Amino acid sequence: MITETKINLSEQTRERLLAAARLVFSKNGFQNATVREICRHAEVNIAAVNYYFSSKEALFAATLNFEPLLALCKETSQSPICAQVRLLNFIHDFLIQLLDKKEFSVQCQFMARELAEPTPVLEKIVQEAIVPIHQFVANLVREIVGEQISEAELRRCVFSIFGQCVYYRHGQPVIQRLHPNLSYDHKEIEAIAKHIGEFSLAGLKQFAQNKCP
Amino acid sequence: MITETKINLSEQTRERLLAAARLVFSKNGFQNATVREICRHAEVNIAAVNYYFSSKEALFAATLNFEPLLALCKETSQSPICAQVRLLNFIHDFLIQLLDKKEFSVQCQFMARELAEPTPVLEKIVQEAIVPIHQFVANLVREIVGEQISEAELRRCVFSIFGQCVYYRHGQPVIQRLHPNLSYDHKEIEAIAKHIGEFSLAGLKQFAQNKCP
DNA sequence: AAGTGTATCAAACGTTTGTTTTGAAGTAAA
DNA sequence: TTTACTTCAAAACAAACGTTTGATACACTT
Repeated sequence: MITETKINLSEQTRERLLAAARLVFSKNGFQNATVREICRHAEVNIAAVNYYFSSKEALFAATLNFEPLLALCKETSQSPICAQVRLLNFIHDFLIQLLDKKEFSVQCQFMARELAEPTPVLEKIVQEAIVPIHQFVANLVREIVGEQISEAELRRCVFSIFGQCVYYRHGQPVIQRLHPNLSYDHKEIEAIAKHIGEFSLAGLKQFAQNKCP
Repeated sequence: MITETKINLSEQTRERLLAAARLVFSKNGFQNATVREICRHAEVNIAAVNYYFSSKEALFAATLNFEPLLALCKETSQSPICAQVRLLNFIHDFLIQLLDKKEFSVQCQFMARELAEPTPVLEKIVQEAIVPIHQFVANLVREIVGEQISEAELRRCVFSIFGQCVYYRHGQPVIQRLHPNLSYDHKEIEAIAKHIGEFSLAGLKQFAQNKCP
């Protein structure tokens, strides 16, 4: 009994540390986040980071969770609905992962962070999350526009879609100053998703040889 | 005569410092760039930064030069050619400023940097460069699609265009790992500009009420 | 010739960073 | 009770950062 309590307590510290790390890392990025702030937020001692995770970098790696992102790739891949709608759904869900603070998507926001400021963990992130998700969208695009598209054009189409989405998170410091009244509530996210979806489908249409009715 | 030599020499150190700062800042961003690396690169003493610029932050501010960016807004604004072509030209020139290393555009790359990692100078950058350039593209878009477009939709169109462009610079660490053989030579930049231009025009077309022949 | 101001330098300053050590407190086993 | 182990907090650690200092050399003025 007492052992279990002890374990629960130590697990609690570990979990509190993980939760605080996710928060601080996603707010400040890897470099700017400090171990002290994480520990202060988790209300544990500074040494706990190295005790439980042996290093700041390992703690960062431990906070990574690609499941929500990878789930976006799986759920619609075998669907009977046409590729256009599946792309719209993906953009919508991806934006929610990226922008909605009510989602437990804080982990996903690392990706956007890492784009600008590479850390030693970037390689893992690219291989385990970004490659699959880019491949997924590439397959969707190819399904929409047909097989005759070149590799280079296909790549640029995928970049155009991701570029539009990521800009809202990546450019937030600027957007906030450009449009101080703009906040990413659920309604706004829906509108953004609708816009990017239609904008991209129109952009893709010129490459298409066969269209979805 | 001897005074001039002295002045020239001291001006040389100041200029070398500025050049090195531009290089290091654009490579590592403000936070990750160190005064020591800048001085080592400029082959001057560490104290020179504070002697000539009084602080690292002031040195950073001194390296900013918005003229190449603002020039993009001016040169085509009074042109007789239609808005679609002017938008294509802008995207092309903007991408060259953003991606071409042969351009003296290193200064422009700060902007993309700052998006992710705000520094105290961000406010100045937004007000003096990003606001005008966004406004310029917003005017182009409004000219293309007509006056009936809502403010929110207009804003999202502008974001879509900038998002596509900036992604190539901002996502470079990731893109490099996704496609190791891809490099931004002049030919590739032309292709990217062509793609983003056509992609965006197609996206805008659905909002348009009057079209350019 | 003595004095003035500027440019440069090596060295050190005070912080802040991630990490490590030390030891106290509590629990489980002998 | 004694022994061994886990948990964790305070303190100390080495390294790196931006910045400051005081000395030195030089060109110029008076």
